[in-house]
Amino acid sequence: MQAKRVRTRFAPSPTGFMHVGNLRTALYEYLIAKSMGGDFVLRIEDTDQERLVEGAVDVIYRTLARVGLKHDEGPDVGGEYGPYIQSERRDIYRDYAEKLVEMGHAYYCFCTKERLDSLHKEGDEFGGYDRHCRNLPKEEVDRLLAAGTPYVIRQKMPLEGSTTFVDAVYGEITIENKEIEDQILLKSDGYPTYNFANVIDDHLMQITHVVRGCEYLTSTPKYNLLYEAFGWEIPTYVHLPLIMGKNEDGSVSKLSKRHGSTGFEDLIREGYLPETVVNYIALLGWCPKGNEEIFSLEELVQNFSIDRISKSPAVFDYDKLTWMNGEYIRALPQEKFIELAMPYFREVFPDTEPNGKILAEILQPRVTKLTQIPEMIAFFRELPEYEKDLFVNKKSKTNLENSVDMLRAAIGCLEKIPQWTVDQIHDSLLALAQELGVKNGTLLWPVRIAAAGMTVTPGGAMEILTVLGKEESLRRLQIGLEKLLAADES
RNA sequence: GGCCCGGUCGUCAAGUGGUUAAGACACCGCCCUUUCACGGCGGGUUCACGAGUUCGAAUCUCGUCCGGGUCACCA
Repeated sequence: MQAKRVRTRFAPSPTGFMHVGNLRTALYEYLIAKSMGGDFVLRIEDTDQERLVEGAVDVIYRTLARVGLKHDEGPDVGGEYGPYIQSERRDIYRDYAEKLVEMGHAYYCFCTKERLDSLHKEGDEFGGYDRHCRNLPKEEVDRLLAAGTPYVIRQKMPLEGSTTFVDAVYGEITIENKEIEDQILLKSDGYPTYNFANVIDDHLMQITHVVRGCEYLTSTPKYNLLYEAFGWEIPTYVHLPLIMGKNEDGSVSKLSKRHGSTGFEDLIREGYLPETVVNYIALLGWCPKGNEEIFSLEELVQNFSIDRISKSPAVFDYDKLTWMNGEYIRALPQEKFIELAMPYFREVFPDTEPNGKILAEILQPRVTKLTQIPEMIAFFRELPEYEKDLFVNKKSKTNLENSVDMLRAAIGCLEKIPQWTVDQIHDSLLALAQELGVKNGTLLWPVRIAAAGMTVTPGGAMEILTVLGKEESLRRLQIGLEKLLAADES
């Protein structure tokens, strides 16, 4: 017996926004397919005509391309199971819905929106449809149809018994049939509902693994009843634990805007790398065998397995995401880092060509988000106001008095440097410290303070002086010196 | 509220009857160092609670509690 080729699909609704939860679903679908040598299909679920958003499909293409989830079939690349856009498949759904009516598994419903609303008001807020049209006589149905009365087609659920299915993550789940509503299959505008279109398309497109968030867990029996009605093979279900966000009060709820950025492009805008986002979300709900946490997409494909998907919801942790981003940034080749960081360099140096190489050297080991860069290097552009006591540092053995000497010596030494390079500055200053008989820190602390105007800086004194240039460096050291001398007099 | 699913450090989590209950993030301390960061070392009453099964339970069973999901002509 030959195993069936594994096929998964990512079926987003074009909302113009790629939530990380959606992206994770797409990722897992891709990983399941690719780890088993299968196909990954993209299908656009645009059956809600009221929520159509201009350009939203492009966001989907753009995001998938950006993270490397290449689909084998889809609206843009074609394939033998098209069309891959549901609005172009309307006739298919209608045919199947009508077939279901003929077989006695579905029925026409002519209830108005008002009547349905009134059902809710009178009973409790959770009351469902009362199956008012389920047993309408055939003549009545024909008459209403002929009169052009608006209608929907509903699925006829069994009134008794229960439906059991097996989920690859959650195991065996049983739901009483009386809990299941006679759901709408075909809406009055002729479009199918999500649940119905999914079953039809997943079958027609020969999807073997239906992967989705576990908010669909309780509606799965409806799907099975549909598959059974048609006599189709039921796919493997893979329900994923939800991604949660942490609230101010410590409680958690489904990840949403108030928890921070939740859209893929928002995260990128915030300075996270696409590779980081993919790696991080892969780990939300799935755990590799060993202790390694950094995985490229290719490595994820090699290591992924359904049986290591977790059942419990995971809280999205921006701290860990940020740490991981730092790991990715540090691993970047320097040229690549410079390329990515250059727009941020230019924010601080709009008029001059930033020294990419030296900036990269001081920033790449320290930055965890690209967006931190302007703030971190702002002091290069303008010397901040600072207090003279920044010169005092116990560990470096500096105080207001010896800082004066150090600065004087440093200025004298630096003025003589012919080539303003890190190496030259480095060698000269260290030689000076030796000559003065002080530890490096005693000389370099005051120099760095005067050059930067603050205690915490990316990079050390030498790097800062290099970026500043000779003229500006000497100017700042002079300012520092004067500040100390003025303090002396008071 | 009915139904469904979960519950191992603050967070992500390994763990499938016998472990000193891994690892990572965050936090704290120390080292390295020219500040910070990186790196190195170290630190922590974590198995929701209560019964039961068993020589032995984080692991199996039941109950309780807590959390989440779902109950649309949205997906």
